[in-house]
Amino acid sequence: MSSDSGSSDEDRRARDEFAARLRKRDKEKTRNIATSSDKKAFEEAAKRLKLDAENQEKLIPRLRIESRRKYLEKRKEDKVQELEADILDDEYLFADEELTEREKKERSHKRKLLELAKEHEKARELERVQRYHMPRDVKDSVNEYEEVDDREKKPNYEQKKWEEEQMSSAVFRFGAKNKESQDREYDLVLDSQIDFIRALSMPGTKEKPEERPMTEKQKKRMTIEETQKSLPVYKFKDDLIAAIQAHQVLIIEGETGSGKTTQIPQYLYQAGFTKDNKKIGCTQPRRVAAMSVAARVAEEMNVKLGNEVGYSIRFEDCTSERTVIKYMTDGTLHREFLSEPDLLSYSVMMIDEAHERTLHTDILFGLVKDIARFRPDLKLLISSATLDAEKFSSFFDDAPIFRIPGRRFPVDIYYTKAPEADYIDACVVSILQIHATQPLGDILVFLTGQEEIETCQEILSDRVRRLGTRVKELLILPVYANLPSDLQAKIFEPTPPGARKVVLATNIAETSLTIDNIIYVIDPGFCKQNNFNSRTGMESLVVVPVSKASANQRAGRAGRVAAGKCFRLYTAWAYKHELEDNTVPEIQRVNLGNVVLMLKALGINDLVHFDFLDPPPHETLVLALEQLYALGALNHHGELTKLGRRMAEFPLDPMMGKMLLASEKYKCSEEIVSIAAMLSVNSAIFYRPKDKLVHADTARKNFFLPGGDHLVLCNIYKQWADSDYSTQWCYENYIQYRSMKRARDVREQLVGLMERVEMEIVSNHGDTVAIRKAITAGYFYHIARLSKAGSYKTVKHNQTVMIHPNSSLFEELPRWVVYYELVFTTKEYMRQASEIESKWLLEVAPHYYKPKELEDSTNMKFSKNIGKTREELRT
DNA sequence: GAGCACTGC
Repeated sequence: MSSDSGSSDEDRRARDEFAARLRKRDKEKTRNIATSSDKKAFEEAAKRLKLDAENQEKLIPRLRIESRRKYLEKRKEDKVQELEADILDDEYLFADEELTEREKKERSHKRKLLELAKEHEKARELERVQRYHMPRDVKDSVNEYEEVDDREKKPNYEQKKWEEEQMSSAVFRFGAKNKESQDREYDLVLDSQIDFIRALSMPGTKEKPEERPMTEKQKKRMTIEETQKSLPVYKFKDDLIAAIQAHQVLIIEGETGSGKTTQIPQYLYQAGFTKDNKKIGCTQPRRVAAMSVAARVAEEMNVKLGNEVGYSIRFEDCTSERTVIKYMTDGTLHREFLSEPDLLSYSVMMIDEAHERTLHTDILFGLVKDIARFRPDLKLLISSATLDAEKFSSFFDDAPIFRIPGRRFPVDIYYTKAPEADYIDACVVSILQIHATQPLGDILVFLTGQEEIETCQEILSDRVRRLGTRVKELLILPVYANLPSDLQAKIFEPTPPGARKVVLATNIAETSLTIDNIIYVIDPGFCKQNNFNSRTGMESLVVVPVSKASANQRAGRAGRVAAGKCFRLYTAWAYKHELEDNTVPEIQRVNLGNVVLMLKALGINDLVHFDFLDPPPHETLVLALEQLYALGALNHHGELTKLGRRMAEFPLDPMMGKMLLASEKYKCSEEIVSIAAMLSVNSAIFYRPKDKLVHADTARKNFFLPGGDHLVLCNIYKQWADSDYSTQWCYENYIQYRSMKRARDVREQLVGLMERVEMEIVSNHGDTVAIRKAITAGYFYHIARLSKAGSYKTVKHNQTVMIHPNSSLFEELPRWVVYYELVFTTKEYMRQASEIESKWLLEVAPHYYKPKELEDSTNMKFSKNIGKTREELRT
């Protein structure tokens, strides 16, 4: 791509040949791995791992204690029956199913277990020894359990094995079932309960005694060097460097906690990869991660952040000329490509958390793969969690995979015995069950959105209040992205002694936030997902079942500080048969206008054949290209025009970029840039607490201006700026300060870029016509006209849409509107709509609209309604 | 009279 401009055919042929040679050599290297010294290195690493495992076996049988501990919680007598029942269930449920080989094996294995179990039972009856009792409810730690089996000292391997196998079918009941060893008061507490079945657990990788969790104090006492050496990746340092030297692309498979993100760039630095003024880059999907990891590495290397080690994220470039290790968000690297398409200043690029498959990382895969062909000296590291590594490997021409173990405690997975109809209620019941019967340790509940969280919070606090002093203190804390920051921060406050914290969270807690001390996870198995329909141009936010990968990520949240438990509010059958393996990658679910513009700006003309790991739907690409063409960003050869090149300078969707550039002509760039910034902060401007809805709505309506929502947004920004960007002002007007601050950041960035493309920033006070014309110049694709009974039809797709009830035009119903986006929630809504005149369309987009289609005659049958407000229509 | 999952440039 870098050489598309100005290169002759000859050049291109030479380059292709060179690339082909490289590819061939890479392939050979990959194949050679089976015989080369690398293989030896890998084998040695494997051997070492195995040795570790054996040592662990010898040292302290912690593993055994752990599993015994779990076992203690169950009633022995129930188990055989349960196994029997399980086999029957299995045969009943899956009788008609075609069983895979593995499932058949599983079934026969279970039968065998049952036989063994029965024999064992007989033997036990002879002995008549009560060997176990229930764990006592320990106050401070979940790890303190009484070990009472005196025969533990002389372990019987086969018996142990049987017991462990047994776990996979044990039924786990809370509360009243186990009356003898359970506190009696709890029998009265729980009026309903849910039966959970324990299935296989996610094995931990952190069970060795020396890897027991440390208190914060202990952690602080550890020197940086000790900490570095204690990380799983440390043992692989030399092998890793050798592998990177031998291969251009390496897939690194390692779970969280392996230390790969902080250590590998340092190893590369030590190994001399930053000679010749080259940098080591590492991308992260999230801003906080990029910042905090860079800070940590700077500390470890004893340098000032921003010097040798730095980070670069939007609005904040904390790097200098001395920087050799640079952390950044994937989107930042994306934009860096525009100024440095061959990444010449980097010797290594590490794409971290690749398994998250964000839109940006997915695009980066294709870009770096392409570059690697022309830059044999550039090393690529793709780091991913388990499962996906193979897929990445085959995408990168069978690049070798380097595995690093992670650090996580085992998590037991429980499923419900039967499906739960109302999962909010099931959540509440489960929380109370855990609270009443389980050792202390905080609970994390995954819900889909703010509304659910609020409902759950209400029901739960009501139930807890009624229980009074019969249960210990339960702190209920909500967390979701739109919650004001000070309320969000509460989840990080330590739980008071003797109390338990329950965090009701959205997907934000799946990857973005990590809460310490979570032992229990409750997962109803749903999340809200955004889907873009390129046929209608409509986004929809719908509740969908999570994927298996997502469910496991959620479960993993219980195993960060100690062994944990995850309660899934669905059946094992549902997990196996109804959940997808992986979440559909973002690139297949979103509007790609922005991405296509950027790729075009990089000179990639054949997008349909761009090397995507998972290609987006064809229609989405077509729609994006079509829109860019209509906006004037592409000529009819599909090449970027001068306007398109200017649009690509801005980190905005094509339509918004066009609006911004058009504002120059209408002398209102000052207003339009505020509107663009406000639109960018995604409808999170108003704060509407449930108990002050009326006040909040009144405050919102005070900002209304004739003309529509875009002008309202501009008005809000202007008033806030006039208040000297005051927090108090936001508070008084039920405006979210965080969103406004973000809008200000975006605005400042845009103003900077406008200056760069030599745009004048001028105001055209009060001329709302000019402002709305500029908006229309960008959004002439998004026009709707009034149809019957207060509904609208889009001009483009003739689709029925409505004005959003929060819109300032909701009571107005103008004839023609331009809207920012279509969203399907309960109905098809236009969000952020402004009134326009149809003749403007002929002015701003004469190539796109013909006078005839803008005549009101087609609308004659509804013309009697036109000009009437909603109020008048009702009467 | 409805509702805003989560990131990122």
